[in-house]
Amino acid sequence: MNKFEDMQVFVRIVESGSITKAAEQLNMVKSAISQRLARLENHLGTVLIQRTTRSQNLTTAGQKYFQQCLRIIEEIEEIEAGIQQDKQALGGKIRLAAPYSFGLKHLSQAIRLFNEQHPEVIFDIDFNDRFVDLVNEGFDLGIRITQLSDSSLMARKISHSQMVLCASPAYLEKYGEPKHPNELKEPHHKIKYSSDVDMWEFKQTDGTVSKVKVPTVLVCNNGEFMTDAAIDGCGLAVIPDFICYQAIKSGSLQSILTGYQLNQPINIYAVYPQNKFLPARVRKLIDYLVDYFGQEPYWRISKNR
Amino acid sequence: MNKFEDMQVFVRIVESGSITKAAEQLNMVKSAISQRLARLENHLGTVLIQRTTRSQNLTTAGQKYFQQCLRIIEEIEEIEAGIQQDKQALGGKIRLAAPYSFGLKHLSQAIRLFNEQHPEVIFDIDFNDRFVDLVNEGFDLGIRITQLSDSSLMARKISHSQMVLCASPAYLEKYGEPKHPNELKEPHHKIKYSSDVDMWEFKQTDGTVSKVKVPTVLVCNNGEFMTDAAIDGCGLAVIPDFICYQAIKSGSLQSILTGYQLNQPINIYAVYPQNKFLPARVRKLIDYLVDYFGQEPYWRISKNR
DNA sequence: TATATTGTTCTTTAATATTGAACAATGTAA
DNA sequence: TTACATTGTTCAATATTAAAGAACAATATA
Repeated sequence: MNKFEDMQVFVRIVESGSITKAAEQLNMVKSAISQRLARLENHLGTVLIQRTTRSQNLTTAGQKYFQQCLRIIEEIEEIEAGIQQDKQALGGKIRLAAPYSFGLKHLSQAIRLFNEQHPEVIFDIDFNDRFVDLVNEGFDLGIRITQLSDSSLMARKISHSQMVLCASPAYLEKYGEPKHPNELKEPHHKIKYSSDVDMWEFKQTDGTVSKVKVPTVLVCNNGEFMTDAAIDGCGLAVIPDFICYQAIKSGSLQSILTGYQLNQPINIYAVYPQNKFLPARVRKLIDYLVDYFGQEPYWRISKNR
Repeated sequence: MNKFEDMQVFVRIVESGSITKAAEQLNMVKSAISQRLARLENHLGTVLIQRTTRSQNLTTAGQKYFQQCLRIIEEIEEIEAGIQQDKQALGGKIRLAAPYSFGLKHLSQAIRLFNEQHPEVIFDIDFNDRFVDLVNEGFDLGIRITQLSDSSLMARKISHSQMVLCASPAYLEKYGEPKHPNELKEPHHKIKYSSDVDMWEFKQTDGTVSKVKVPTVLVCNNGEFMTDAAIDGCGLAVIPDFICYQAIKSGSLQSILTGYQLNQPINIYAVYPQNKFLPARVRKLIDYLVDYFGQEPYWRISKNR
């Protein structure tokens, strides 16, 4: 039996004052209405309406049930209206710009999971390492890795990263594992990221800073390529932990000089146009990303390995 | 579509963790469950569960809807349980003793109306003018007309009555309408109720009391018979207003000496055993009767006719 | 008392849900 | 990586359930 429909029919009978009128209003035949009421009364085991051919009289049970039906029906309407509202509020497209490595390696899964929870959101993602002008190119959101400074953007830190100095075990066996920055001289050599400065700065826990310059044997602008090259033993490399953490965990690479802090820690930001109204779906995504990566992201390499 | 059942199915899917388990628990086939969920999602226009063959993942809309379904289902359970409780609380028999005239003329309709509102109450009514021993004969409730005094009973006044001195217009034309109690002597004659005293006491508004004795031509123990006899012009009669009000209203009888109060006003009581636990249905009936007859019962004859 | 209207009952017809098998998808273990 | 087991979906056939429509019963009203 269809309880909700029966309730609605009952309410209509009471409000219209007769089975015949209720049938008219519901575009049904009076026999159907009569049967539904009879079924409902039978189900409840109670007479709801004392009816003759001319008059109808709610029993006390009927009065009570009528009120309760009204409430239930209203609640269901509210629930369903609420869903429509939520859908409208969240539905729509998010145009997102993200750097290549981080985007494909970490962001894509987060977005897939978010999209499972919010299927009404449609993503339009541009994976690109070039600097993207969010405002002029019409993006809702960008992911930036570095210390950014763009006054026309709002930023929220969603995670952070650490540069890791590492090399393959074979390389270290051949050239020896340095225990102090001072030892970083020939025959050691490095793989350099294009935009990086040529000097490495090591900060000790007591604040002492050591600057060293290591000979470069390879320059490229892609962290994953650097990682592969380092695994192949091409040289030392400074790579963000979110790129190399798997190689280090599996032992293909070895983190060295872990007692020193290398460069500044890197933050990962979600940035969005300052002036633009921020849709609920974008705000929700940012919240989700903050929560997803958490305080200690899963790529973080523990110091005491 | 059966929304309520769909909700229950959805809840079962979520709680059991899979469509297959839900189908087992509901003794249905998984395809039926799958279709119902699909239909519900389609109706709401929202994905509720993000599902693969191995995992199920509630969307945020699904989480919200799940909670709301739980609430609705619980509310309906409470409503239906409440009806059963009320039914149990009110259902049962009321054994009622009532005097003949009042019972048939006035009480029966009140009880019919009460029973329409509370069909779960079953009445067992003894219409009888003899004195009924409620306690020993196992009655739940009795109706008494007079100033009762039975220490083993509790009483609640449900209405009141006035004795009316009246005669047929034909009689009054023949013997003249008395304007003062003193005029009540031969050739006037009366119809006497068996248990009534032989003297009539008239109380004036200033407190003066006149006692007169009118010759008796007819004695009986039934008010309705007395009314019929008076209508036929047999004589003067003192009859409770709840018996003769229709005859007076229609003009078959005429109330006389209305400026005097005749005897004491009579009260109508609902009485019930003092020691016995009073079931809700009996209390409800008493309340109903008090409300039904009201402060000014419909049989009351206005003084200024 | 006749009448018109209302509600109920019954059978036929229509709508809707369930079934069961085939298929597609996906995580797991070898 | 591949085969496997399990899950969910789809589809046509079947079963169940509800609605229609006519005939009937009940009851206020004129």
